[in-house]
This record gives sequence, C-alpha cells and structure tokens, in this order.
Amino acid sequence: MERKPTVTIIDVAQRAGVSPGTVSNALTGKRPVSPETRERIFRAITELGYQPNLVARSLVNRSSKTIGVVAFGLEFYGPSRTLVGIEQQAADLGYSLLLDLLHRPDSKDVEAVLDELIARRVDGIIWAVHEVGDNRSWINERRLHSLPPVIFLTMEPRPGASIVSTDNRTGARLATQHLIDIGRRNIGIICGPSSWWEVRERLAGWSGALGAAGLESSPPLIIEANWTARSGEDAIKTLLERRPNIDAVFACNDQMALGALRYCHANGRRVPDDLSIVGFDNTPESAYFWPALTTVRQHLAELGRVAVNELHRQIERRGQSKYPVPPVSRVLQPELIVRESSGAKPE
Amino acid sequence: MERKPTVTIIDVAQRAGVSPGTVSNALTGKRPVSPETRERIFRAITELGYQPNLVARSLVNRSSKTIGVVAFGLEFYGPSRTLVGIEQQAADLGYSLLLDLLHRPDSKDVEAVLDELIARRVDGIIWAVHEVGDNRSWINERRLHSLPPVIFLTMEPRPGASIVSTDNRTGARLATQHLIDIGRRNIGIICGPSSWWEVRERLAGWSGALGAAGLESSPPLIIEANWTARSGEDAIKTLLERRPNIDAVFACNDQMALGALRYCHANGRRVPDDLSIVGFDNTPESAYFWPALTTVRQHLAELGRVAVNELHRQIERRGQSKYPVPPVSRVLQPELIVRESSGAKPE
DNA sequence: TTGTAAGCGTTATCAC
DNA sequence: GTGATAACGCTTACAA
Repeated sequence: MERKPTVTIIDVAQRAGVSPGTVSNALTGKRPVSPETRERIFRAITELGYQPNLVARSLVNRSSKTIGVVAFGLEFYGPSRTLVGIEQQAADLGYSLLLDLLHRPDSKDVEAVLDELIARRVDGIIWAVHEVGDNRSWINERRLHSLPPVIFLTMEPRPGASIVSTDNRTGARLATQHLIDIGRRNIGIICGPSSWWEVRERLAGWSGALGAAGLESSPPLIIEANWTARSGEDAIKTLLERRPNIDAVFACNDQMALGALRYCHANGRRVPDDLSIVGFDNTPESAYFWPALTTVRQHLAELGRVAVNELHRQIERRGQSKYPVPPVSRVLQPELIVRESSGAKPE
Repeated sequence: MERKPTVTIIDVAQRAGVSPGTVSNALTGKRPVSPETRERIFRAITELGYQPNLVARSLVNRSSKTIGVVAFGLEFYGPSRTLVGIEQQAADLGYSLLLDLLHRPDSKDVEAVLDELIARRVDGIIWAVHEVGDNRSWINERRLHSLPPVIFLTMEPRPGASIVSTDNRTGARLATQHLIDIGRRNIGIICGPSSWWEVRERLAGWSGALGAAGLESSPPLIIEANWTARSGEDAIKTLLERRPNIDAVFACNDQMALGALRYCHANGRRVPDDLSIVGFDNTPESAYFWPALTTVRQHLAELGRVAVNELHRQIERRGQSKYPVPPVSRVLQPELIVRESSGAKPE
C-alpha cells in the first residue's frame, strides 16, 4: 500500500523560497504579505497542485468551520425545506454542514449523536428534531453549557435554550378564524399525534379562536391522526360520524387535509359547499389539490436561515467574551393562504 | 478571551498512570490492552470527562471517516428520500455526512465544491445532482483520479465513473405498456425539461413501448414541462388542444400528473373514463389524489443505501491496493403501481 | 503488554 | 514583511 506524497504547505514554501508561515499568511490573509512573494507563492501552489488541509487547520484553530445539523423526517416537506435554508445560509457564512438524522423523533440516541458532533468539534449545532414526548428532557442549562452553541427549532421555551420557531398557535388561529369569518359554525380539527408540541400549539390556536367566537371546541370535535393522508381520511370519517353537522375541518397538515378531501369525494360530501377544509404547511402540491387547498404557510427556509444566523452570532460572541452568551428566541409568523377548499372567494 | 483547558489523551494517560499510546490503544482497540489498565483508563476518562478529538485523529490517520454528499433539489421528494437512505447506511458504516447543496443543477460551482470536500479530506463523495445539460462535462478519468472515490447517482454511463441509478427507461416502458394493455391507443407524454438525462430516458421508454406496439409516438404527442404541477396543467391543455383524441397521458412525475388531473376536473374530462393518467415517483400523496394515481415507484432510499455501500467498498479497496479500483455500475429496477387513474382495476 | 518519540499539516508567537 | 519554532491532539513504529 503506497501513498503518493501529499503536497503540503512546506513544499509550497520551499518552492516559493519562503517560510511555511508566510505561505499560511498568504493563504489566510490574516497578516500582510508583499505582492511579490504572494505572487511567487500562488505560482508555486498551482505548479505543485497544492490542496490545503482543513483538518490540520481545524486542529490548530480549534474550530472546524462546521455546523452540526440533527434532524428527523427529511422525507417530509417541512424538514427538508428547512434544511435547504440552513445549508444556504451556512454556505454563505463559510460553514460546512455535518448532517445527522434520527430514525425516530423520540430516539434515545441523543447522547451518541451529541458525542459524535463534539468529537468532530463542530462550532455549533442546529437541533431540527420536532419536540415529541419527552425527547427534549435532556436539555438543561448544565448540559447546554458543555456543548457548543445550540439553536433549537420550534420547541417550547426552556431556560438557557436558544429557539427559532414558527408561531404555530397563531397559524392555527388564523386558519380557524378564517373558517369562522366565512360563516362556519361547527368546526372540527384533525390533529397530528398529541405527543408533538406543535400539535398541542395548533390545537390551542384552534380552540382559542373558537372560544373567542363563542363556538364549541369540545373533545368530540377533536380527532388525533398521524400526519399521513391515510390517517386524515380515517379521521374525517370518524369526525363526521360523531358529528354529522360539522361544516368545516382544520387539518394540522396538508397531507391529512388531502386524505380528508379524498374521503369527501368518495362519499359525496361537496367541498367547500357542504364542508370547508383547511390545511397547514402550504406544500407545493396543495395548490393543485381538487379543490385547491386553503392552508397556512410556514416560512420554512427562512426558519433555517434565521437559525444559522443566530447560531453564527453565538459562535462569534462566544469566542470574544468569556461570559456565557445569553440565549435568544425568534418567532416567525405564518400566513394564511386562501384557496378554494374553504369556500371563500380567493381574492 | 479565556479557554477552559481541554482534556486530552495525555491527561487521561497521566491520571491512569499509563502512556498516551496505551490510552489510544484502549480507545481504538487496534492493539491489545490488559483488562486492568483498560479499566483504569476508562475510569480516568469518565472522571475527567474526556472527549476524543476526531479532528486530530483524522489528521494523523489521513482519513476523516466522512462522506461528502453533493445534492440538488432537496425540497423535492426524490432527492430528500435518497438522502435519507444515504445517511442511514453511512451511519451504519460509521461515516459522517458532509452536505453540500447546489442552488441549480447546472451550477458552475462544481470545482469550488470539490475543492471544499478535498480540503476537508472526505473519504469519498456521492454526487447526487441530476444530470442536466452539460453539468457533468467535468467528469473524466483524469479528474476522477485526482479525487477520492466518487459514486454518481443516475447518469449516463461514462468511462471510469461508478454509477448507481434507477432504470428510468424501463420505468417509463412499464407505465406506457400498462396503458397499452388496458386498451389505450393515443398516448401522450408530459416530459420534464429535455436537458435532463432522466427525461430523455423516460421519453425513450415511452416511445419504445409505443413503437413495439405499432402505435404513434410522434412529436405532437410530446410536450415538455418543468416538473411542477402548474406546468403539468398547462401541458395537458396544450396536448389536448393539439390532439383531442388522446386517451392517455404519461407524466414524468407525480406533480405534473397532479396538475393534469386538476385540468381534467376543471374541464370536465373524466379520469380515467375519458383519459388515463399515469405518473412517476410514487410520492406518498399520489395514493390520495382523486382519482388515486397509477405511477412508477423508484426505490429511492435503496438507491442511496446502495450508493454508500459501493462507495465504502471502493474506499476500502483503494486503501488496500495501489491499483485503481475498477468502477462499478448498479441499476435498480422501478416498479409499476396500479391505482385508479389509469382505469385498470387495481388488483 | 507498555513506553518513547516522531510525525500528521497547519497556525501563532516571537523575534528580527 | 518574514523566518524559526512551538504547539494543536492523536497514532504508530520501534524499543523495552
């Protein structure tokens, strides 16, 4: 097993007739180098085909210019869209991304994942796993203190934790209020699993809007599904059996709304004439459902970008002061997208 | 700016009363360590809260246990699903993932991306960017030789390049043959951009099946769209204006099929009675379209897993022999999923 | 089985 | 502006 000798900064230095330190300076620009030597150095670099070694640089710098992203459910629209935003902003700021996927949102491997990221000396972490059950019980100020800066996506506020999230409660309120505004009075909700914090928030938004309007938001109007179109189909069936007079349904994502739509087609319920349906997420497909889906748009890529920016800020500040960086909290507002399925005339 | 002194392998060694080399051996298991010292070492590790530094290890090992993934279009179903497969298999084999996203499939940043990956000393690369236009013109044996092992996803065969891909041509043939089998005779196709290799393959599968059956596959039956549902809607309109007698359409992805479905609803064309529609990809939603979409399933996660396995093999072999590793080529077969939109009774 | 010491490829400190 | 030289934290001959 042979190895072709790798070209190092030392080889470049020799060829250019300077010292390794000077080559480093020319490369990083951290201190001035005279134009002539600079010129010689870069010629040597191309002649030798020198490839800088970021691993060595990371070692001595104690910083890898890398962000660890821990995510779940990349096969779904939301997480993958957010990841795109993360990657773009990270690239703009000069970071590479180390990607770790959990197989389940409530995976018990958390510590192993964190150890891995620490071992690789990431400069910061973005925790893009939904808050489900007690999967964030590991978070506390002491633990956070032993980690590089971390930004959590969309979770319940916790002391010491920096959070960037969508205002799910407002999103659900928007959707429900819209149904109320167009004259609906018996409004059901198809939830995702109630172990998800986001679901509980959306449920709160729904019942809040109904309560404020003096309308019913009792348990029979609530049904739990599992985010899939299939579960949405089953859910609306149950809902309508329980309460045949329901005239509107708010589904906690577009896929379940799609399932509900399908059920209505198959069973002669006209949407939106007999029943209004509203979704959540604004997936690209939702505009082409039949009828086109009224839904709530989350700014997912923006969420990712903001998270990276906040993380970057924390990384920088951490390097400058020895005092702990105060946690931040940013909330992004979703927006209602009115289409055909609710029955209002889109403007 | 203060730094809390990091615990190194040396500190552990001192505390355990052994040499650093022995600690390393205990950690990696590369050479035997007596049970007693092992015990002492691990106690020291936990007492000190030692965190191994993979950056240092990568430097001396000249291998980072990292795979670079270059991808495009993560907001779409296919790429994100494939990435999940890649991540799972990579994790199983002990690799971390370095993720690089291109903003456009025909991005000109290729060299910058490669340089970045080389600088970080990835052990291998998975190129998950679709083949579009001449965006793979940079690939040649000489260039590949200067890179770590690379696996390309779904592209036209090229000398020296290892490829893992879906058999798009067969997939399209399957879909078209199905339409022929159920009695359709005037079968149009809604393509993605013809600059995409996959599109040209699917087109070839479509026309191949038609030709074999003695049916027409002339240009008026072909229309190019851009993968979006909206473009699918426009495309079928044009197609039907050109050829009102069309009785079936094969759309090159599910989203365009969805757009086509929507057009038919809006214009009183009954699917599948008047017109059969078949898609490609088998997105989770497609089973809940109205009518449920007949489509072609790609094994996307499997594609990613196979790619990682092949890459792993190449990385290993490269380390063992000085001879160049022969490129491999793996083709995965897609499968037809019959639902309602084609008109055949699903079995 | 364990210790010693020489790297791995950079950057940073201190002189000049 | 530039050159020695000592780290950075780990692995691995080579000895013992």
